[in-house]
Amino acid sequence: MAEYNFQEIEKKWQAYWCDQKVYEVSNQSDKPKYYIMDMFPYPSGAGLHVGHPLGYIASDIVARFKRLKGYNVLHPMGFDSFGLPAEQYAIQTGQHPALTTEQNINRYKEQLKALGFSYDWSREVRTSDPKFYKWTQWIFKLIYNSWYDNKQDKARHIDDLIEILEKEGNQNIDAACDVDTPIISADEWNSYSEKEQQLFLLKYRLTYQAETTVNWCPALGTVLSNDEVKDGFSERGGHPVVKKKMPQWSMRITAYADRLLSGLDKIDWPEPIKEMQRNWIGKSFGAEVDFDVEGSEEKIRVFTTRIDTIFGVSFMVLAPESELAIKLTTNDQKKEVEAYVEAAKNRSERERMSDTKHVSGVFTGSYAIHPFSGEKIPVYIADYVLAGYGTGAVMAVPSGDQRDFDFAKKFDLPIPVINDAQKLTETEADPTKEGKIINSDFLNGLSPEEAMERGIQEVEKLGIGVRKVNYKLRDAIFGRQRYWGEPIPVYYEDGIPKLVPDEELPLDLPQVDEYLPTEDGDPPLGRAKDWNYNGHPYELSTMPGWAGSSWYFFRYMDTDNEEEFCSKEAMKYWQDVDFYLGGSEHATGHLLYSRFWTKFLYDMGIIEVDEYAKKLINQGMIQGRSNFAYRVNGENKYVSKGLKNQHQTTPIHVDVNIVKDDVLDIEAFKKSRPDAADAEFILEDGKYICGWEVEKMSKSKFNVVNPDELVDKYGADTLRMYEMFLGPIEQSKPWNTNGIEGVYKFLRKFWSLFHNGDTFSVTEDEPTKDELKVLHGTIKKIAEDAERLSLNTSVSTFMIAVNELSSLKCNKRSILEPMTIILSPFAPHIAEELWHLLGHETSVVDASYPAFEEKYLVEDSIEYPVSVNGKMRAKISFSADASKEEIEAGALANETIQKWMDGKDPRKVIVVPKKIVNIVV
RNA sequence: GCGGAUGUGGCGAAAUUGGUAGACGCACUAGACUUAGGAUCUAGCGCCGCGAGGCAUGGGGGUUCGAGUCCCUCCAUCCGCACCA
Repeated sequence: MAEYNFQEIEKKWQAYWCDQKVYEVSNQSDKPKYYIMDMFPYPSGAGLHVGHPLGYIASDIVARFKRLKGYNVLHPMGFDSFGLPAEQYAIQTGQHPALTTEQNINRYKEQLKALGFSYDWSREVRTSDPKFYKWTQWIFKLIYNSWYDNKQDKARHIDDLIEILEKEGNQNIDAACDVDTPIISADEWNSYSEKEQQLFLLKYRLTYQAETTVNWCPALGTVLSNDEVKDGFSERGGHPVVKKKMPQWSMRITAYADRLLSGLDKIDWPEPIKEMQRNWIGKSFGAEVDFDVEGSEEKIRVFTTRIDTIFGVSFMVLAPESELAIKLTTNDQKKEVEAYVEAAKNRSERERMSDTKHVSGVFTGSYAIHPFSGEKIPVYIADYVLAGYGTGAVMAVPSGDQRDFDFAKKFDLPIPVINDAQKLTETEADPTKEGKIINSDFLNGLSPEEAMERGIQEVEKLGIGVRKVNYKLRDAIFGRQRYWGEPIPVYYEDGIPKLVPDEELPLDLPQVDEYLPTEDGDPPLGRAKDWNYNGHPYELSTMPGWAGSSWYFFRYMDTDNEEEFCSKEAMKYWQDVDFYLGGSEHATGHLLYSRFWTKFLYDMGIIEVDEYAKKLINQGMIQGRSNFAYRVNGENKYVSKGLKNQHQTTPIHVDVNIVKDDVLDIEAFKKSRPDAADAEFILEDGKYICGWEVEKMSKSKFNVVNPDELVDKYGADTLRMYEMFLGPIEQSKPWNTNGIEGVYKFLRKFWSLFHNGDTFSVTEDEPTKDELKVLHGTIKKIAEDAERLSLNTSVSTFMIAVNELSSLKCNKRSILEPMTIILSPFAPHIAEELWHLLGHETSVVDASYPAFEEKYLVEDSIEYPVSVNGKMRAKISFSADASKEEIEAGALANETIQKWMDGKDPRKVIVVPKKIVNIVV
């Protein structure tokens, strides 16, 4: 075999790796561990497109490098196989989602295997596999049986809480619980019926059932989480979403708000992701203050971060959804208020959003009493106040808050100035934290910061307020009215939820005749026959998509364990993920929930870490690059891009697979579009040039590029290297196949270094100095680049090296063998082939990484440190082959730097010799 | 509006701590070898200029002997959040 026959080579070694179980990894090893993982994909029906493997290739390269460096590498893959698309498809076709999911997974695996990834497939997980979701259900039970003790700042077993309740009630308990939890005594608790006790415990459980306002999507017949709703429409399918009150399973993620926030400081994740999580958690410090209402027993409780501005309050605002709003409405105002509340309820989120400029509100007719000045303050209702944040009520300070300001202007309310640095205009408030407080009684003369502290002390002293930390984060709704998800392991006895015992797990997803809600509006599981536990009905909703993905990374450590979700030994050895790679779109979804579950499992003493991924990298998204042909309006004529301005044209999407380097294959185009069969083509330079635009990669835009075709045409090794060559891994960019030839050429050139004509031939000669220099330089640079994940420059480095070795006509084993090893992470198939041709019996994967063997460490530059004025230091580096004259010139540079320190510019004094690589000061 | 990121040839991009800007690849041009080439090899390729030389890293300003890199400001594009009190 003389030609680089990638098809034969790739097929051969993929089979070998599989047969020899080369990538299977043991939980017992003397080597240091390295756990590197990709975010597992949802296996969609469309198969992998060329954007998916970007991150997989990068992680595979790192995994292979770590193996070469002597690590025991865990590099698994699995499938996030529960999800809405399979269910939608099932609704349309009646085909069981398990079946389509299985087919899709098989297709995915085939595509992944064709790319030569070094996954340990024996550890594959699928979230929809009962053997897997058995443990998802088990974790659910664990969370249900827990409560969060704020004093110990950790989750504890619910039995501990029951014990405390029996002894002393809940007066000394500081726990994460429902806001309406009453204080009860031990006697009260002990006098409760079992049902009452269970209902009371639900207020503390970390999984609880409560009446919540949810995003209900009538078209999908299901509840969606906030992050599945975009602009009032479902993220998938784009159906309208409305607010609705329903009893729902929720998880008390808010209990962990603070730890989720502080944990960010100890993990090496991209700053934008951390920032997004911080914003999502939204911690703010302030105070809760109660305002009395004139002629009423009710109090208005507000949350404020700026209690220093309390004397600037000239009105109060309640959210339209707030119950207080109705209670405080006087008879005079009733009609108006009801109309406003009704209107606010019916406005979709989208309407409310597009309408941020209009200030609206209505007066309740009631007045609050200012706690310090005793003044009467009118109480309004307005939809700029959100029921779900803080207390659903604000003390309005128009001089310091733009929204309050706008409202005051509209309703002609006073705008008291309370800070001597405030500069108000006709249209703008000034929220300054500079200056001194004025017009504020006991706060006068203080800085805003001091006034905040003093204000809080004062309200606490009067017993009308309390220091308070507030979070934007809400509890996570956990139930979905869907079929294709994990059944929640709960049944109901007398209306009380009870857990399905461990030995009954997994609670398998039952068969149903249709995947739609029942006539009564129950979820699809309501159609299942005998869906009960000893006659007690099972829960009908299923778990959300994030359940399985919140812990799957632990399952890879001990995938087949049927006794435990992961053995202690496996956990102890693998600990956590060293390197996690995936898209940033999961910033406030999966990446937050999985941290939450990790912290919970840590509290339970089940795992050893409270953050599961030390380092995270986000790969960029690959967008589509659409091609266009320009049809002349009203004629059956297509005009090349450069000439289109001479005509009135309409751009038409052209399948990118019949375009090469933006030149259209006219014959293929005619075949693909019958209406263009007789069309005339106006060419430039004998070619038809297409225009292009960046769009989302999708079938409808004819811009989907499939990896299979490129693997067929160029081979997996070329595709792997080309995807890396495209640019930095984190960067989003449009896919562009132009240029893949360059990488293909490189691999052929590398191949031909080992061949003399048609025969494999390397010599055992000693390498020359030049050859060694190329090799060492390459090893050094590749090692550095791989370390900082600069894989695009790595590919360039290889290309330069091969060009140099090629012009040196180098065919020596001593050079080509280590080159093969360091190339193997990038292009494993060709490396494996050459490795065996070089006479090795075992896989190149087992080779040692030459950069760490001393014989390969050779200085390629010499550095001379220079001290100037006894203080500053300069370093002059020479390339290793610099001549004596050049070094002397460097000495001159040294001298000159000293002169420059007296104010002279070295560049003007000397000519820096070429062999001086660098002067660093 | 708030937060984050990015801006360098015809294109994808390099430049790791401030030190010869444009490595490497694509496309393009010329040449060689060929019956042929969608193979291979050699050379050229930021812009202006015949030239010496000048101008160039989104615009403007600053720090520095020296700025793609640091600071200020403005502009553009992308992403995330969106009335968060």
